[in-house]
Amino acid sequence: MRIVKEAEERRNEILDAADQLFGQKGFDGTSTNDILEKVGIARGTLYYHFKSKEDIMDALIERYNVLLIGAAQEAAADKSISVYERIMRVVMALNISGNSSHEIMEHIHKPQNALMHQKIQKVIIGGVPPILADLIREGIEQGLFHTPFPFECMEMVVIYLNTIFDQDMVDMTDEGRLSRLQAFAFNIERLLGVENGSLMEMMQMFGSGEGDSQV
Amino acid sequence: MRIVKEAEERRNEILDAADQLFGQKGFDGTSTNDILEKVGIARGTLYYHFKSKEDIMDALIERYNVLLIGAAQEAAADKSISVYERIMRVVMALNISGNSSHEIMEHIHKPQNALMHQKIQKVIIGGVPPILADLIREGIEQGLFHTPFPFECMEMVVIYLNTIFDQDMVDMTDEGRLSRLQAFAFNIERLLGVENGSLMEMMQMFGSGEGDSQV
DNA sequence: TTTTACCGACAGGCAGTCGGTCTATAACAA
DNA sequence: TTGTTATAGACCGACTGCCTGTCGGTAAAA
Repeated sequence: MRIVKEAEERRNEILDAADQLFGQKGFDGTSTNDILEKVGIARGTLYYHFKSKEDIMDALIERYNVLLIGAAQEAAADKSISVYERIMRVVMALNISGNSSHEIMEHIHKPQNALMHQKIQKVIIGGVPPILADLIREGIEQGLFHTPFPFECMEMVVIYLNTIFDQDMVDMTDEGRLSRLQAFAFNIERLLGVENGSLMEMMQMFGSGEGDSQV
Repeated sequence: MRIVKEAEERRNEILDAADQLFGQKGFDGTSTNDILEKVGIARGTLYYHFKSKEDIMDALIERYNVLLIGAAQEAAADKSISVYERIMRVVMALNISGNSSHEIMEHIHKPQNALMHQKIQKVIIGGVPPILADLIREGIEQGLFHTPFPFECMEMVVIYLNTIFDQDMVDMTDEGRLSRLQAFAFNIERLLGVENGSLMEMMQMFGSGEGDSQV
């Protein structure tokens, strides 16, 4: 039985299936046969739409990156709200795990998907710090922050968050998480040259939404 | 022709071969047959000494980690020299690429070896910050630094270095590298609560050895 | 009739297994 | 001391099953 669909529709079916399977079993643990069966197509069809298995992963990452960076930019662009809140929203945009449509984040952070993780990290590290740096510069003009290196500060913050929420946080007690968060806030305050405690206040303003922000 | 050797000798032969091959072609790009041929043994022999291909990688990483953390601890323990210099030496210990025996670092930082990279990073992030944090505490007692969170500061520094020297530095101009280094030094100064410029001086004391420190 | 999407048999290569073989050493007998 | 046998550790290579990617051909749509 042969079912014909538009190329883009098929492509997305394949990507959706791969998304789920990679999440469950990892990239290496998922065979192209798994994807074939899940979508209900033949081998040739898969390779008609994608040139290799890795090509599927790249497309998946691309789809995800557009979402991620787009959300971050959108959050940063909304000039109707304060710089503080925009920063928080950008950071929270990195955590789409709460989002209904995609649970990529859940499974990205496991050793099975090392390559996928690395590729996404590259985009985050390349894309997010510039957005945050612009916000920091705006904050500097308003006298909120004081640093000659807004970009490098944000780069450090993003990299740290991105790494730390990966490995350590997973197997940590709540108290451990909290004290680490306090230390983190303190360090950011120093980096941004703001007086002690003002950032901690800000973070509490937005509730505990931060505790589980996974980048 | 059958050549019999002691188990550990064979194991090391296999590891040496795998080390080179993984470096040249990456983990995925290297087949067990490649290793077999290079060592000059049969399939069964390989699986007599290692239970899987990944097991070989793990042994390789273990061998490397012992070296790395050992060197870092040794550098930190030498109480005859100043805290400043010991810190520098620990950081430089992470850069064994200059070392004659091992060039692992060169090839670890490429996408082919994502999993290997991730595993080593985990050890570095787990092992190095505690060592540095102790040094910072010593420095605090001497009035050199001022921070309530020495561990978290060092964690941030190590993670940042480890990540940044990976991806970005590779395709950067010398000027770009320098300005990034200045920003980095400035940020560390803020984290450690020392007055502006003292760290930069320290780094220059030890020459340009830092510019190419790859973690 | 041409283009687009699809099919499935096939080739080549891969990791890991398994029954069997060799050899160094030890233990024992002459 | 010398010769013999037993044993365990090291080694071998054919084989299995799976996996990715290819290719000639086919059906449906335009």
